[in-house]
Amino acid sequence: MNLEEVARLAGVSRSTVSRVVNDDRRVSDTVRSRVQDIIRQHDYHPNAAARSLASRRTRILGLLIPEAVSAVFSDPFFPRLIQGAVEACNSADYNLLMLMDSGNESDVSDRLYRRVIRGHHLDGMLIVSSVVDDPMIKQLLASDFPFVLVGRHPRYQEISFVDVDNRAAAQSLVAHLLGHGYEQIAMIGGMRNMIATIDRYGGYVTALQEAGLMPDPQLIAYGDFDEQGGYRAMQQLLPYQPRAVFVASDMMAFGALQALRDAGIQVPEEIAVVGFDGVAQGAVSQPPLSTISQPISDLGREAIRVLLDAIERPDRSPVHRFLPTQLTIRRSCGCPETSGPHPLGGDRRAP
Amino acid sequence: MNLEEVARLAGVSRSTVSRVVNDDRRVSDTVRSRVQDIIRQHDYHPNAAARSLASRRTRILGLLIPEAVSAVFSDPFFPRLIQGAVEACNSADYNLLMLMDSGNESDVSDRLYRRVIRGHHLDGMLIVSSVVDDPMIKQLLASDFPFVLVGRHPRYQEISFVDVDNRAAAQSLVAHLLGHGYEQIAMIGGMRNMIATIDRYGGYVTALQEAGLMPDPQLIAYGDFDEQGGYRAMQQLLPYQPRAVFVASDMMAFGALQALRDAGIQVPEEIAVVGFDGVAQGAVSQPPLSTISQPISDLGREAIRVLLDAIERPDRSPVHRFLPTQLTIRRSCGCPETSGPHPLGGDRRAP
DNA sequence: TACTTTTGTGGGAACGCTCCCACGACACTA
DNA sequence: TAGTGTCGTGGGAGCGTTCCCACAAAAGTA
Repeated sequence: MNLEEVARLAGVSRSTVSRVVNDDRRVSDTVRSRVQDIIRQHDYHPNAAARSLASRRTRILGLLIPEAVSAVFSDPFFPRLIQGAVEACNSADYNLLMLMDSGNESDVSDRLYRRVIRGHHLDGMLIVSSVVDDPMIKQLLASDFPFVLVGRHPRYQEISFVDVDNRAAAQSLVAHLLGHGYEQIAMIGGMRNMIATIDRYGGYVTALQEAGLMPDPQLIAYGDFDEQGGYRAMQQLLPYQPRAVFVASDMMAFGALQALRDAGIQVPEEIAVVGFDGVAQGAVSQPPLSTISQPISDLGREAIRVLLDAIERPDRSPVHRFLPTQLTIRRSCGCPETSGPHPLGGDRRAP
Repeated sequence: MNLEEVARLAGVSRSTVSRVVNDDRRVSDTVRSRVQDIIRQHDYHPNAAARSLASRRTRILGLLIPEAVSAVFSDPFFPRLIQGAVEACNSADYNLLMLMDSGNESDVSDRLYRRVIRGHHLDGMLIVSSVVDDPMIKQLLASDFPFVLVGRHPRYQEISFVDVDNRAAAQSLVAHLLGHGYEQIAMIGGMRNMIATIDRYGGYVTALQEAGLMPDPQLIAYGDFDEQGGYRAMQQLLPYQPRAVFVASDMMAFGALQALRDAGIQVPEEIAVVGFDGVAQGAVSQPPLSTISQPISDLGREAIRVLLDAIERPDRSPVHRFLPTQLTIRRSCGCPETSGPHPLGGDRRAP
């Protein structure tokens, strides 16, 4: 069953059927409903490949998880991002293709760029959590292929992105720790070349400086955004006896909490710990984790919207959109247990 | 740049270039290398849509997350499954499309089935964690569209699947609890209509029966595969004072552990708790969680392989493949803390 | 009335491939 | 020597759309 056949059955031309299928208003009501009947009766559906070939649009968007972050892909951040992105795609009648590096062959940019992009497989692409020196970005910029970053890139002002203000959020969280009176505040960062890490570090430094404190290089350690990294980084920090630790992701914070438990150190009585992300498990950790809640699925949804807009109007100026974060205060920072129902029984998120 | 143009530049015909691109061996070495030079020089890449249209193959596979499970999509199970599936796709030079229900419009089967499948968008599909009464399954069976389940379906022997033996794994884990001498063993199940839940329940019952015990209906509660569900289910079980609880997923087990902490009950001294999945956080929970480790990314990888095989040879009989699980014993079941380095510092997985 | 414009419809020409058949050149067999 | 394969190559015919232009009929304008 194809256009031509529907046309024959409805007694009209191929063009008219095409117009009906594509909601072109220049079809009389009589003809339109006659064609629609035939389409429904025979369960006709236009062939995607033929459409793409003729229209030079695939209605497929890519979601690229770069090699550097695919190792921490099981972090709850990614499923929520994917969910938001898929939702936005669904409502715009687009599809989402997963692009990630296998690891065994590190030619992402090759396989990906060459086959998928140059082969016109995609109309556009989302790139997640990019690193500062991603070679892909340069290649894409040169090819004027539409793409949007989830997470800003400091070097290229001409690239659209959707992000949270990592710097401001980190600053407010560290300021909260300072408000408790802590002075020796350490930080555990994620991968050094990731922009989110750099921005969160910037916020940490700013908060200290505004309190008249100098950041101490010994109080900075790096994990790799996973629990094990957080655990080891915390172990490195222990000799310097910080009074509080700002950890740049919740998953690392859980590792840090474990390291402190293993060392017999009380949280928050001896060391306060705060995270970043606002993943669900933070409500059940021991103690419950104070953190920055990011609107993760909104990030994905919004990024798709910006991308679709860039595809529609290629000449528009780049969009730089920051979504709001939320300070989620629980017990790990030293705040008292709030009263009310338990988070797993009900709701207890701070405003 | 297209086939025709490459052909012109290389001084051969379109057909010959096509043969070179598709690794057809019936091309002389001289011509082959001449064509390859031109292709490289001009960075030619075949157009995906044109290929699909002519060959009736898209080289795209779908990964369907049904509505029922998309709510627990942030469970670490899914990222690992996706990772395995994408890896297998990459090495076979296929792409993976994410298909999930938005929730706001519950016409998955409509949007999905009609547009994506009937529109020949996909060569095949993976369906994850299906429920017993999934209407999609019936529809697909009737259409002889290639698909493979991740997680068996008890009703349809003619559908290929890749799964773990949930029943046997659950049975061995509950048998381990019985080996501790516990008799009042409760269970927290996932969504009732999910096949994994049913199978794990079956294993639980069998283990009890083999020990000469009758399962007590009061000792069964259901969560929804997330932490909150586990928390509430545990609360329901508390009045009946079980000595041990088999929880059908790790995430629910973390919720159950929290409920027990909130109730001031010691794990494993007063109640033993075991999970199912083997997610990384189990090593850092308080206490570390004994569980069944599933080879999750292998499940995704293997399912893609089976699917590709089904696409190649549509007449082959259905494949029913079970991957092995592993009993991961930590402290929550009552076993003594094993010596050796901490899991976050190194490795401590039981054989 | 004669003209322009709008509206609805039809058909040709791509879009860039794959697949099938044809055909000459050469090697092998009888 | 003639017949039969195999090999390498070329070209035509789709694949199922969209897009553009043509064109008749109806509606609006002078």
